[in-house]
Amino acid sequence: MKYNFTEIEKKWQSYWDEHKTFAATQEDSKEKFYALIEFPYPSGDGLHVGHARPYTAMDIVARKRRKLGQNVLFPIGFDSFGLPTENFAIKNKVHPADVTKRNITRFTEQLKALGYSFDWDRAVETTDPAYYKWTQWIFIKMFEKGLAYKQKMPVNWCPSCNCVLANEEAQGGVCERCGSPVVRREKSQWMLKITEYAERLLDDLDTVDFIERVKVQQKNWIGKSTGASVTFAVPETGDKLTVFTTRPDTLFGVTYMVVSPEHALVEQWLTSGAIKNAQEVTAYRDAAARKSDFERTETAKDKTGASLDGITAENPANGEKIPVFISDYVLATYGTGAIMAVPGHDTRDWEFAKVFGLPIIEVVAGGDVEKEAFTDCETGQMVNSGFLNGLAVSQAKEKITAWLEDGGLGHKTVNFKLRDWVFARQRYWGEPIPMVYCEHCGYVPLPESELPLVLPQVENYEPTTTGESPLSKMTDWVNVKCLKCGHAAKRETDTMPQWAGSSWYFLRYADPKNSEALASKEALDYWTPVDWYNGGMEHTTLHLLYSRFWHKFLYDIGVAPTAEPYKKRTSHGMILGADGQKMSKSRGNVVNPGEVIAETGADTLRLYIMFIGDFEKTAPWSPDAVKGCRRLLDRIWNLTETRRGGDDFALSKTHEKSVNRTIKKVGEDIEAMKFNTAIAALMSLVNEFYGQGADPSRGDIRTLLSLLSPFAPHIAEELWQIQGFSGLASTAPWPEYDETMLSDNDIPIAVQIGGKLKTTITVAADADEQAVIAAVLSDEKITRLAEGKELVRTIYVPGRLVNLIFKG
RNA sequence: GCUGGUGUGGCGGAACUGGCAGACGCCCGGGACUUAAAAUCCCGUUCUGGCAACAGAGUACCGGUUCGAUUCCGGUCACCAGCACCA
Repeated sequence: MKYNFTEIEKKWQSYWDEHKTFAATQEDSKEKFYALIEFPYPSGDGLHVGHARPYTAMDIVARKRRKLGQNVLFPIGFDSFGLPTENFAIKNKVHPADVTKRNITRFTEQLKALGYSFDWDRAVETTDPAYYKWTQWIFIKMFEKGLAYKQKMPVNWCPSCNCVLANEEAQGGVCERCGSPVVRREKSQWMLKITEYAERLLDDLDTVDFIERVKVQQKNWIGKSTGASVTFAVPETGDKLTVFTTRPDTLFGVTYMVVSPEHALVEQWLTSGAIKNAQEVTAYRDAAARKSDFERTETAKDKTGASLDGITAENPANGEKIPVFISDYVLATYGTGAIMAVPGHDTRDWEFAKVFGLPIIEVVAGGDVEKEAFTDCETGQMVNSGFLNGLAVSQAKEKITAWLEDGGLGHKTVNFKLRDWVFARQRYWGEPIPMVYCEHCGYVPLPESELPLVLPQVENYEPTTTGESPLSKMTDWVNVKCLKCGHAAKRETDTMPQWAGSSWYFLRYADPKNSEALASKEALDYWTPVDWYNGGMEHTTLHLLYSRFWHKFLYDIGVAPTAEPYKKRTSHGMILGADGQKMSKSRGNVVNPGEVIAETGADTLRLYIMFIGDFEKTAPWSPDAVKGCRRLLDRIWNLTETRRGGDDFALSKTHEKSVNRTIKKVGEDIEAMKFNTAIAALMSLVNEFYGQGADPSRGDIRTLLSLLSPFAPHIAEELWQIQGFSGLASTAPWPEYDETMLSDNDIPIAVQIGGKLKTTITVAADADEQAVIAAVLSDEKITRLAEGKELVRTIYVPGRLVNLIFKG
């Protein structure tokens, strides 16, 4: 008989809702556990199976911890600002707020249909003015501390979205959202000084329990490198050209210098006429400016550039005069935007030197610099380097750095790849930046009393191609009096990026209704930090890094109680389509969770999505394999329904150790996120109950249902009630296992001859080595195989195996 | 190019700290029940040879350490992800 999942699942979802079974209430005496998943962006497509995997996983953890007696906070909300909503709204001529409302309603229904144990009373929406009041408040605090600033600079511009992008959103030179090639534009932008936190964002990774690949990826993104800055004199103009290098030891090998096309000195030298071939240099500079980032990386191998005739630099180490070039292989945004070129020991410089016929000097012996650059730092010895000759690279680095410092020619320097965060978007559907610009006073933040600065209703919120926000057309909203001096002033019309609201939402969950503060101190002290945060790898260098930065800032100003927001971070693999390809509408391989629920129930979907494979790895969806999970539930239903108290139960030969082992295994597997093997263990136990019978008097059924309940909460709850157990399966204590019940009296021992398995014998668990070997040697098969051979060695691994080595 | 990861039956995947490879599930084959089918229950299911007992091979590939290697070491190949002229 199959169970009626539709009815049962609705019944218990309503029950949990009405009774607020999973509401989190602060109880200072109780141990808290804060489980967090990344709140969804409520897109028009509805919930995706990609959401179900991490959400189900953390729901299982939350449900288990609750049963362990911990005070669990497992909240949900909506990251509801964002471009797709705005684009949909423009296309269909509706207001983004209406679209958002509709999508959130739909998401809420879908999330509830999956039976997640969220505390719905704490749900937050980033588009709610009562919420984004505090997003704006944090921005103002950052402005006050000098961490938010406006600056004209080259930015990533997506010509399709008509919007600037953060570096993190423009990886690989294409727009993260729409895939269009990103171009460079000069624009005055709001920036957040995340670089000021670079060192701490890096160092504090050692204090948190993040999976290794997350740490590695953040470390690489922050990209710390230690070296020296070195100053070269330009005798023709009297300027100083400063470079950053990680190889100061190679200073004697510098044969030319390169500055980026955007370097300020180039502009200066062009204006002053110091550059003799101004036409050529200007042409090169313009061509570089026209290239998109994508084109720049495409042509990365072919070095191009132009020499700056009339400009030379003086090597501080040996006083030699060397030529200076501009080339776009030198980035304006890293280091000083200029390099000292050491073609003998840097691959890129070597390539450039070959194209331009520049001298290559060997200063570290060990390679052949005529064939290729020798970049090994470990083995080489300094040559052609004056007072550095004979030293190892590492010693030379120290010696030359000290020498530069003594002579005032340079010093030890640390550089980061991390760039400041472009924090403005020229779009409508985002948090307004609460700033007013006055000709006399500059940028003036709104006072807290005027927050939230609510997004005004506009007629037309289509993006402009000029790079102005749609809000700029709202003249009566834009034109205000300066808050300081009263003169005419203008509001900032750019809005915040999507990442703003999600950078602190986990703090709001602690106290979501607070109108006096982003959350009360008591609530934050009790609930934060987040104990366990699971989310996608795609957010590692975006949301995860951004929110760590905001949290550190909030910690610094005394709002957040801890230096790090998340104690533990785990990550799930993607679910692919049945064809092994990434799910997408165009491929037609998208699995809609709603359809699966309708067909086979939420409990089955939850089970399958956890059984599908290793949680951390990508896994293809398999419609057939879902059946196995459905069968498990039917078998449990029939086990407890039709066989209840029947003859099968009377057998009750299932050994107590099986039950105890399953309790241990399922509990440990949940903590290790090995959900697939936890479910396999449940399947095995059910198989055993079918074969041997379950003993209700021992509580076998109760234990099974309790273990099942985090995975398949609805059916567990229903059967719990049918069995007449008191309370709810969801809140009943997690079963305990008896340590003494885990091992057998008789254990199997593998018997090998020369490392090859020949047979298996059973011995008493407390048998000693002698007894086991005696048993092995008296085994009929072993006797036969051993005949006429001399036993030269026996290896005995207690409880595992015996390996016999024969001669002849 | 750099960084990280992965490679196990027809398929998804198991395997503690070097100790019985393939748990669990899907597919498939057989049986029971049924007038029949579906569902359900039971059995089998890495490959090769054999009716079978059994024998041999086998964890991407080549080699090494070891009584014993999916696991450790060296090398090769393939795939996935991230970064990418970061000086």
